[in-house]
Amino acid sequence: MGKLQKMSDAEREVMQFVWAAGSSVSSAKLLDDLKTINREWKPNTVLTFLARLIEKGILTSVRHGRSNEYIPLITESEYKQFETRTFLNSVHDGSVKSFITALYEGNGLTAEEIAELKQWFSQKEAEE
Amino acid sequence: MGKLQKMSDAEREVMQFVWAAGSSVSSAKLLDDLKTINREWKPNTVLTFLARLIEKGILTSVRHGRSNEYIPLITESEYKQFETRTFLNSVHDGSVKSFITALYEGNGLTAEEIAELKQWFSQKEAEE
DNA sequence: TTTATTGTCTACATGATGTAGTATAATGAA
DNA sequence: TTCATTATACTACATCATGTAGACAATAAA
Repeated sequence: MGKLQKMSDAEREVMQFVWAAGSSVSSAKLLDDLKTINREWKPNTVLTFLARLIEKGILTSVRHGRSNEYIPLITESEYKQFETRTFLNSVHDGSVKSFITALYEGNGLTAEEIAELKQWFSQKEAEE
Repeated sequence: MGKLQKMSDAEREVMQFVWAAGSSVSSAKLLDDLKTINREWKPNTVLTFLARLIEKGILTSVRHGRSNEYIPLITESEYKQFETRTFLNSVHDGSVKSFITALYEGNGLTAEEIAELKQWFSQKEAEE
């Protein structure tokens, strides 16, 4: 399937609909769903994105009659893990604390977020 | 100066040396410093990176005699904030908790890191 | 004023991305 | 069984980012 690769913005938009649709989607439904967010993509354009998602190890497809069924190879959560890890390594030398500190210093953390995270960490500690 | 833009990998490597050098660096010193990490860059190659860093709103330069002095327009910390915010918005819909959860679920958080972060949050709370 | 140095401009190949047309293959209708 | 339909696969192409650096210009030093 090839090594997992980062997806582009457009691919991400499409993939979000694939994930939202459940364990698999027909192209027909996907094309239809995509209409709801008026992205003026020609069907072929979307098909190209899907083909690239397959090359990138994120999707796979099975022929089902005259059309394709698209099936995610990884969950959205797994994908986010991948991107997050990659980002952390390249920008913060792998340090989560550096990440949090950067946000905090840039006033990127609201009081609510801090409270929420503090609670999250307390809970994790409790679980141990 | 143009809006702040993301730097490329090579630009980041160079920029790290600029930041490390203090409030400003001469090109001579920079070229010299860069030799220490055997990146086989021709001087002109590095000069191109510097020019692009200027276009991207990260650096500026003043002519000092026949050579240039390069001066960061933002600190490394400020730059990290920028990248971090951008990443968070594109991958985690701006949610720090989503970020932390992704790492945790992917076993990207060691026990030490959890402890460290928990402590960090407690301290922040205390400061309020 | 000539020369050596250092910077700016220009170039170019490669790869990613957004965009979609054209060819092909599979299927249902006649 | 043949043909029209139709969805997919293949191909194309412009634009932009990136790594790489040569050519030319400006300027300080001798």
